[in-house]
Amino acid sequence: MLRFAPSPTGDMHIGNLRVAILNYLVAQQRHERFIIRIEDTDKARNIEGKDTEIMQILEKFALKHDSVSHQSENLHMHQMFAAKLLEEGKAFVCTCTAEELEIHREKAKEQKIAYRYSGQCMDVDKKELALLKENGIPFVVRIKKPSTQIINHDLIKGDIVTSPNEVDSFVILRTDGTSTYNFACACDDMLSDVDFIIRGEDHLSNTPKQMHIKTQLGFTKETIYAHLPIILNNEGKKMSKRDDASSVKWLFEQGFIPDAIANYLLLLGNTKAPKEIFTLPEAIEWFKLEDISKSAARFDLDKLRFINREHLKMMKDKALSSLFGFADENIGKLAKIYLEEASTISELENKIKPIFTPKQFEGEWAEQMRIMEKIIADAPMIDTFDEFKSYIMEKSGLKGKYFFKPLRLLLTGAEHGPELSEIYPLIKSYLLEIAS
RNA sequence: GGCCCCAUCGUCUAGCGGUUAGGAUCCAUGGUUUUCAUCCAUGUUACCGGAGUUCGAGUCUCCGUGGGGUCACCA
Repeated sequence: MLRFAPSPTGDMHIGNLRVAILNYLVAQQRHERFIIRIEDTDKARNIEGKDTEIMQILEKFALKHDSVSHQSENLHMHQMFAAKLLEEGKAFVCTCTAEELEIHREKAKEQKIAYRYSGQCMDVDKKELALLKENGIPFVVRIKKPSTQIINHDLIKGDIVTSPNEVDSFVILRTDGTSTYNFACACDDMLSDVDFIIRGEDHLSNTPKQMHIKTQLGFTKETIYAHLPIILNNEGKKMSKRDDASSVKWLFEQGFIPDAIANYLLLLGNTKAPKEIFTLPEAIEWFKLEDISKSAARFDLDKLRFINREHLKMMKDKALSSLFGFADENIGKLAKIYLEEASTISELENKIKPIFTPKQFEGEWAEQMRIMEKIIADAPMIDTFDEFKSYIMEKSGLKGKYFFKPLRLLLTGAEHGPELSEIYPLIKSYLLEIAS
């Protein structure tokens, strides 16, 4: 069982998307189920509607899933598990206040050592719980730190050993009774029998904590972990919301298509890809998680542009034309010609749109354009560009650049562009509309 | 600062003890194109440093250095 567990606290991040794609891919390869779990336990940071937005993006990438759930629905289960740990003496009640902890934290910072929980509530008798509740004294529940080191045989990062002190006795239930991330995550993974976890490298230090929780809860099934190296921005820092390219929404707005984005994300850090341009279904055939490089990779927009163009080239003509509001194979073919000088849908749009918008009869060539417009309006339907060219030339008496420049302007709305002889056959059925 | 991870062209990477260190992208130049581009050809650019092991090290070991991640009652 695999899962994708995003939190609805912001725009879908490119790193999250990569995690989703990889989980889906591995689920397909292993013929296992793939579920979505929205991690909405932080009520304050949840943003209304982000969950559906995430689902829409998954839809666009055709990442089929078996079910969707919200983590908050499982709260009572988390509390039950916490009570079990408390009962078995594997967790304890802690009444340290935020202020007290803050003092310890600052002290640790001054001494330049890592902050660790003092352990001062560790031996509080569980019978006191009732008393605390009775008197309305706020408390949290902490799990006792492990007694031995924890080893994670990470599929990508290799064996990672963590000492008990690094895991620490951390909070699993907050003052308000809700579960913290690590606890909720471990419980839910356990409950849905998730045994293959692919996620970002930033979760590497959470892994021993979650392994510890599951062990204490008596879950013996071995979970395979794979931690993906993070994606860096141009400055070599972790991509954050500040980086435009980190937002999937932004990439869509820029005119990148899902197939290309998925291709790029799968290629990033991949050491054994048999080719550079491929689709997700193709990648399912050969992709190996173990072949992902251990080191972080920079996001390179130029490379994405290249891949996007290649995928645009592979699109069916009619489908491509629909991106510009047509259902005409010829317009798709026209767009492909313009792919010579464009890499994204929006760049393509900037080339195609001027062809179909009324022309500006001004500037150096205005007079010649007027002449040609009139000739075309009265001309019969002409099949080939050669005949068309001869016809206009003869009627107008123009030649050389005094002929080609204004003709190009009249037909395409641009001074430069692909060969008119290639464009003409594709737009001739719209000629009257265009040449005006 | 503690812990953990990483280190080959600007970028993504190949290399798994002996190579003229390869590919892709980007960039530059030339040719083709009555335009810009495409296309074709060509080219610039890389093994973080230092010890050690070895006949021989980008490749193995150690130590530096650099970069990154993470250290919450966030996820």
